[in-house]
Amino acid sequence: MAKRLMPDFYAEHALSVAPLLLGKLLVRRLDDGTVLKYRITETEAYCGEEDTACHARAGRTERTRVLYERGGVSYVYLCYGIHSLLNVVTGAEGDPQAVLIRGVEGFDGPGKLTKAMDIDRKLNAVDLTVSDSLWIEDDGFVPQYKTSKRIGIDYATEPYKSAPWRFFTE
DNA sequence: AAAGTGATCATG
DNA sequence: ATGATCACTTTG
Repeated sequence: MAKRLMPDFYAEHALSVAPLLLGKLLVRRLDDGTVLKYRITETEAYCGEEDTACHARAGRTERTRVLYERGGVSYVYLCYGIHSLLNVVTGAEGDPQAVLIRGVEGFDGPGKLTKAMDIDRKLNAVDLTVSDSLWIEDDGFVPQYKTSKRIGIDYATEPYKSAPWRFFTE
C-alpha cells in the first residue's frame, strides 16, 4: 500500500532527500481525472545560495521565491524556452534547496517526464503534501543507485561544478 | 555540432 | 526597453 510523502520527508537536506526519492512514485492527477504514476529513477540536489549551480545563487527573486519555502512544495520553471523542469523544495523555510526530478521509469530526461505527465508552470508552488494534482508516494521499494556530477551546469564553479550530487538507478 | 525557444534578470 | 543567459531535446 503506497503512502503519500508528508512534510517530515521533505524537511531533510536536499542531499539526503535526493537519493531517498529514487524508487518513489511520482503521481499526477489530470483535470479529467486520469492518474499517471511513474517511479523516479534520477534526481539532482541543488543546495542553497552558496551552490553556484543553484538558481538561488543570486538570492531571492520573483522566480526563486518558492525555493525559500518550507520543504514539500513544487518548483517548476521553463528551461531554454521549451522545457518545464520539476523540482521539489526541501529543508527548512528560509533555506533555498531543491531536488530536480531528472527521470522516471519510461521517460528518461527532465523535460521528457514533464511533457509526458503534463507538468508545467501552472503546477509551480503547489504543496505536494496536500495537492490533488501532484504528489509523491512511497510503496516501500528501495533501489540501488549510483552518483555522478550534475548535468548541464558548466557555468557553475568548483567545488559545486564537480560535486557528485546526481543520483540515479540503473 | 547546433538550432529552437521564451521566461528571467540585470542594465539603461 | 533591450540583451544575455539558460538545471534541455532533437536533428544532422
